[in-house]
Order: sequence, then structure tokens, then C-alpha cells
Amino acid sequence: MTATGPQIPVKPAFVRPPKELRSSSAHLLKRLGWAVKDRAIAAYEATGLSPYHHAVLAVLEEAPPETQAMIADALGYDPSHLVGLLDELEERGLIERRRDPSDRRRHLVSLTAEGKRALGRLRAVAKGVDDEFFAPLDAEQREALHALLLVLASHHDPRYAANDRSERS
Amino acid sequence: MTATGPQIPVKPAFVRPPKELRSSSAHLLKRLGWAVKDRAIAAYEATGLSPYHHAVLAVLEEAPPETQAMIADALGYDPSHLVGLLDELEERGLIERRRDPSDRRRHLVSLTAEGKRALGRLRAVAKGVDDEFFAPLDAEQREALHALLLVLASHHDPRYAANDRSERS
DNA sequence: CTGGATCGTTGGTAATTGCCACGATAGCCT
DNA sequence: AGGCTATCGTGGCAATTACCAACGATCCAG
Repeated sequence: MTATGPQIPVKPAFVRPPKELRSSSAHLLKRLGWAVKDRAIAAYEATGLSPYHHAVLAVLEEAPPETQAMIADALGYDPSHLVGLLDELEERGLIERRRDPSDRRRHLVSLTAEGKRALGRLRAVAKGVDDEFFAPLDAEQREALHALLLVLASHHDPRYAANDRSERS
Repeated sequence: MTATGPQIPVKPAFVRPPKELRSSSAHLLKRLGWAVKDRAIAAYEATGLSPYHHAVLAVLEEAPPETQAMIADALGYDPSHLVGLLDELEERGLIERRRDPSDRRRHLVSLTAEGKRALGRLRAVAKGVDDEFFAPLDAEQREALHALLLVLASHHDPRYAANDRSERS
């Protein structure tokens, strides 16, 4: 440890982010959000899909076959963004797009059997990212963090509010 | 409140994000990071500066006059990104760039008196964003959240580690 | 003094994101 | 029945951002 001299930092080669930023929760949130997104993208890369694809598949599994606009709304994506995602998912045979017979403007999107399997694989990837990213926290801390984040998310976007009890992983 | 019917959701017009995402801390972190960044940018807009400028000024106040490479390193910015930021700050008279007499390749960047005043204003803006964004949490919860985020940030980037005790706002 | 490395700067490229317009279709109003 | 307006999916454009390569000026080693 280079024998910590009295108060000779040897040289200000520390190049640390300023204390002002380190003490700002907003800044930490920004940085961590970016970092976790980065990690996730890297982890998903091997599957040929992205977290966006995962989100779409998750919506489709949970909800009955929905229109594209509803999917986009649920995820906060731009409808035009969805088009590309659905194209890629359809190419890989993970979803199916067919016209709504009762409203021929709409597309009813549904999960295929292959899509369900892919969703399982993506879940495993997501879990891996979570486990790795939150490794420095123990189970209790993770739960505390999740609860706090959920409060903030609900405040910002009420759709994140848990309406029925016991809705944690 | 439309007289909450027994269990007739009237229609699945809920369009909520899937439970799978709501229960993922990684996803919440991503979303909140994006949201707080958005809010911050909007709040800073009135000052004519951005959070990037704020970060640069904060570095300059805390550290002795540094070179541009060190600033970029401390903040994790690309050096080429810094050029534009410093140009704008210099135009507004908030910083000064002068050649290092001992190494004429380098620029020594320093805060002007006007820059210190601007930093004060930016701090107020940042505090406003923090207060608003974390409003649903009480003081104790905010501190708990900050501690957890700091653990994660330190794990991900050791430069965020607090080396001396009691380094919270 | 000469060759290689460093610093700030410039420029280009690619990826991401949000926004707006278009064709097709449906629903309403008269 | 006809026409007006709204909605849905789609495509394209613009702005932001990060990343990389190259360049002139300058320093340092031999």
C-alpha cells in the first residue's frame, strides 16, 4: 500500500468523480441506469435479441393477444420503434402477426411456441444480469432497494404501482 | 372514482408494463435512470447549461486546476466531448483556459468568479431535481437508497468508493 | 536533432431516439 | 349511402450521443 504518507497524496492522480456528484442520488441513478442497460445489452447480445425484444415477449405472454399500439403503450415505446422489433421477432418465428378480422387496421400479435421457449431463455439471461449486477447486495438489501425503486417508479408512472398485494419476485 | 365494481376491470385497457419487468430491479433502475436524466435536462434548460456543464464546473471547484484529459477521465467523458463543453463555458466566461507554461501542449482550466456563481445556481437546480424526484421518500429512505446505490456504484466503478468516512451530503 | 509519444482539437461514422407524414381502414354524422 | 374524421401500422427524417481516427503542436529520449 505504498506506506500511506502523512498527508502527501503523492499526486492528485486520483481523477475521481467529484464528491458533489457522488453524493447525488440522482446522479448515481443516472449512472447506474446507464451501466445496467449496458450490461444487459451485452448479455443479451449472445442471444441475437435485445432487452426490448424480451419486454415485448413478456407483454405478449402476460396479456391476451394485443394490438401493437397497446404493446407500445404498455412499454412506453414509440409505435414506430415496435415495428422493427416485431419484424425481427416474426422473422425468427417467435411471434405471429395477423390482421384483426373485426378491425382490419389492427394487427393481433401472439406468441408462438418457439417464442415461449425464447422467452424462457431471455428470462435466464435477465436473471444472470440481475444476479451479477446486484451481487454486492445481500438478499435483504436487494429487496429493500427494489421496494424503494418501486416507490419511485410508481410515483413517476402510476402504472408501475402494485395493485394486488405480494407482487414481488 | 367510478364505483369500483367487484372484479370487473371493465376492459383490459390497463396497458401496464408486465409484472416481469416491474419485478426486475435492473429494469426499474434503467427506467428511473432515464427518467431522472430527462427531468434534470429539462430543469437545467432554463439556465442555458446542461448537467454536463455542471459536472465539469464541479470538478474544477473541487480539484486544483487540471488538464482537460484529467477532467474527461474523472467524469468518464470523451475528450472530444469536453472540447465543446469547455468552449461553451469559456464563451460564457465561467472558466478560463490557458496554456500550461511547463508543458505547452496542455491547457490549464480554471474556474472564474462568475463560474463559481454559476455553479451555485446549478447546485440549486440539482437540489430542486433531487427534491422533486425523491419526494415520495422520507429522509431516512432517501439515505438508505443513497447508501445502496453507492454500494452498487462503487462495485461497478471503484472510483465511486468513499475512502474517508462520513461523505454524505 | 531526430524519432516517437502525448495533448487538445477536429471530423466522420454509427447507433439510438423522438417526431411527423402517409396509406389503409373504420366509425360517426347527416 | 356518402363524406369527414380518427385510428392503426409503417416509413422516413432530424437531433442527440458515443466512439474512433487523424492531425498539428509540443515534449522527451537518445
